[in-house]
Amino acid sequence: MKPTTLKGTRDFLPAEVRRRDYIFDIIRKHFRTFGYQPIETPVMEDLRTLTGKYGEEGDKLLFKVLNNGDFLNKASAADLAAKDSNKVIPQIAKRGLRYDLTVPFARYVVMHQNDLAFPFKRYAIMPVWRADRPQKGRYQEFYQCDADVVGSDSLLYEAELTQLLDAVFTELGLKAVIRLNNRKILAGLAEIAGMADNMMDMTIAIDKLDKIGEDGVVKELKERGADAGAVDVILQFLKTSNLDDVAPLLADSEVGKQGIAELQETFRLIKKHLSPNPSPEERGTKNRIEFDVTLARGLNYYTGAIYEVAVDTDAPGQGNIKMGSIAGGGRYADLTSIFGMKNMPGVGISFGAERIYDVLEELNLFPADASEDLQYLLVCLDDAALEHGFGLVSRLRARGVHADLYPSAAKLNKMMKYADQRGVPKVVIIGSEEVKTGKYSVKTMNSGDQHKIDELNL
RNA sequence: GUAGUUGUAGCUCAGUUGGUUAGAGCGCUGGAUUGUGAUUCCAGAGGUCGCCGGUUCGAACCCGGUCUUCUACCCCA
Repeated sequence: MKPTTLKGTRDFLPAEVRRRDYIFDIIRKHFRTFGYQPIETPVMEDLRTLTGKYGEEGDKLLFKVLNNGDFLNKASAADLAAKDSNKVIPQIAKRGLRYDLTVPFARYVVMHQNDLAFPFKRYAIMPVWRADRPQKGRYQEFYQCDADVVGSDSLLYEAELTQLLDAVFTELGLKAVIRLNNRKILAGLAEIAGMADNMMDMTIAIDKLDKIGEDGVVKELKERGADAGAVDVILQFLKTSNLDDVAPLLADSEVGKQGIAELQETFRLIKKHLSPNPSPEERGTKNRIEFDVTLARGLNYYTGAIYEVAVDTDAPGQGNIKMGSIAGGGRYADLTSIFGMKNMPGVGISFGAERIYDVLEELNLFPADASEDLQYLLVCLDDAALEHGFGLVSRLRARGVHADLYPSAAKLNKMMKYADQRGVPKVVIIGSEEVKTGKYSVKTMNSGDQHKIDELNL
């Protein structure tokens, strides 16, 4: 058969892995600086842990793992005969691949509650799988980089996670816009508009504002059952761009007022404390942070703050970037209650490493040294020199010098070509003369210069 | 899941109305050059035209199915 990777999955060449590691390393560094601890969970979970957590759409996108053994024999003959997939699946697949890192984390917290100190702050950088149709910035296997804290409802964490987002994108050299909203504000809006029972429909519609425009939202709202009065109320909200304008509109909603208060406090903390920069006018984030009443986010377990980060297309040079959100997150009041553990509020964020990669690539923001880290390639002209070269490369490596040896005394032409392809900056040429004198011919590939250098100066 | 799109050499792509032996550039191998890459010149190797089936005297080309690429929905990082 013709070799191929599966739909929505990719191989990575060495240069690509190095650039991906560059992103992961920066994210990991800031996670640790902020006091988050690494954990790992299995790639497979009990399918019952995963199903029902991501909505009906999410269940369809779960990868199921077929049971081992004679699984068809153990399944109900009636369900098989009826070809009822939904009934048959749990009988023939008890495992699934994780869809995100948050639900496995909730299971982890419940299982290990006696071993963890709360508030518990964890990070994880691991792949997840979704059986989605591939598209730009969308794969079936991709990495998420999550930081979550559970066991506290302090708004300090909302502010802290915003700082964390800001710190990472600042170091990556990417100008981002961090949008914040609060699910309680949306709940309040639904209440005022008389749509408390179908808040999901309402948020899905207004979430599309920047994509389909005001008229589109009105149409969508009506299709989803909003009456004229409700549409008017919602439009009033969509025209507001800051918290102070929204507050009076929610005066009659307890939950709405609570959401406003939470966000106001969050913004206050961010603006007052965020930047370590001493100059007062430069306080605040390096990236844009704004309130966005249309920000909804699909995951239905969010209950408080909601985050979404996108490339700032108003920033110089970034205007042409077309990419969805590159990070997101939010607060969930009771994620662990589905696993039988109450009163465990949490808040977390997730970086979409694949999308960040695509954006950095498009903007040429990867540093040059994120490619080849080999310092020397040794090439030998005869067998005696090769034996000598193996000794030399061994000693260099013992000293921590990144060095490699061409494994045979081939034609110099061929070996130089190999060195060029490897992208190594310097080549050490070893012939009988070099073996005799201990002075090696070292060629700098960029300039073409060549000098005699002894071992200790390599 | 819906709609469209793509697939020809290792890579990027030509390929006329269905007609003899399917081409180019880059890359690869060898040589000019047995101690010098990226630049020059010469030669060579490399193909189940995604896969399965159909129409036809004859299919890379037409038809059906399937897989895959990219894109718009749905949803999402």
